[in-house]
Amino acid sequence: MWTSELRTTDTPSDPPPREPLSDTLKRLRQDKALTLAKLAAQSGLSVSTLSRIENGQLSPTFETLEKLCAGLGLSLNAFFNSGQTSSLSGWRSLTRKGQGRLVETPHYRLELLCDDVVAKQALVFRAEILARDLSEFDTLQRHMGQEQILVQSGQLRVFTEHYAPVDLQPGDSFAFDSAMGHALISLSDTPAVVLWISTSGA
Amino acid sequence: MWTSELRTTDTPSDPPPREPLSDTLKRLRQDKALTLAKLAAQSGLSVSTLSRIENGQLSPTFETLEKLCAGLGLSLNAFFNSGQTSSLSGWRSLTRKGQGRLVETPHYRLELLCDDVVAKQALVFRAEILARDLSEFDTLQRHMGQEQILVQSGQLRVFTEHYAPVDLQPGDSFAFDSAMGHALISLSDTPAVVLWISTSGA
DNA sequence: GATAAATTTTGCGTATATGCAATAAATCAC
DNA sequence: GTGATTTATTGCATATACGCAAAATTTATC
Repeated sequence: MWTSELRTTDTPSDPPPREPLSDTLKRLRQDKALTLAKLAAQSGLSVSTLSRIENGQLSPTFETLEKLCAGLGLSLNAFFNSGQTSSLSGWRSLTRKGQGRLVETPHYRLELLCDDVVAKQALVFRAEILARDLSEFDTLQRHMGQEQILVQSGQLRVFTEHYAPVDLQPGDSFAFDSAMGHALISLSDTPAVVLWISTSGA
Repeated sequence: MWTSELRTTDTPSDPPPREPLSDTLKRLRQDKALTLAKLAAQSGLSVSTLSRIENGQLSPTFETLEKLCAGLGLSLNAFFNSGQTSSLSGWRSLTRKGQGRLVETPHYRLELLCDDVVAKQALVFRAEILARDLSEFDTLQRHMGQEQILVQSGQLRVFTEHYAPVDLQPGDSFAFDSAMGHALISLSDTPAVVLWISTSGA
């Protein structure tokens, strides 16, 4: 007998364990107060199949999975995301001035703020821009997600792929798609200081 | 013969069409420069099965899908997200000092920064805390998502459900689960000014 | 509690997914 | 180009998913 609890052997970069499919389905169905029969009607699947999936007795085919999601009015994405709700709730986190965790890179000196929360949707840090010339970057940084910076002090220049560079002053704010190559350099005598917000979007 | 191109009948709230599974797999595999044999080894599946999935000749079981994702080093989420490249990419947004859109509430005066982007994952604004006493709030604010505030000037007190109030000084940073009731009041003579970051988490 | 109704689970036959090994196609060396 | 090697596809046997209908369980009604 097959059960979705069975995990495959760990691979080098194994993602974190997921809620079993059986539980995901049961939860979503019961949240919507649907009986197996109703969901069967909406999805075009048989009651028995649904039952066996919820009991982990059967590994549905992708085709079945698609019908199932459609029947629930969800995209596959939404379906698989639904189980990933962090059990964490009601948390809070305080970082006093200057007490954040420090991270140094060749180009930036970062102080991570309130980074002791596991499921944080936005990373926020105070950054000193050490780089002073674009040539210091062998390649533009580029990743999934979005970023926003707010200038606290100093002057800086933002390079983004596809666009002309932008110069920023204290009080200015700049947001961009992280998929574009990007790099920051200080223009002022002392390194510019910015607040930097980064969201993964995953 | 089965093909993942076949879509089920539209349901009331049908999600947008997805990239066929066959294409998703082929794309991800080729991005990583893997042959069917290599991926087969990494995932514990047979070469033939992979071939048939990529040709839309077979609807893999959920168990197979899990092995497949593990072999690619992806979560199911990441796998299904991968096809959903946002039509929006390569955008950027600049708000100069004091030029953000203003929003007034009884308790706060907000200046929205870079809010002219539709699919922004984090809302960022500069806020003056007008409220001076908890009694001004008939009920604590409470919603989905996460928030973080960074004190720019003034002193303020943060009330959060389940916890004792916290007093913040310039430079302090405070993050919390928005599901907890929360409210901010100024303690200093002039209204405290904070940077406020809010993520929906949806 | 007993009976009825609704809901879920299970037996069984058919359709399909999977792995192995052979075949076909593509790529590389010369 | 021809042959060697790597890569992808296909035939076949077996294991498993799926739907139908019957059985078992749970829930509702009196």
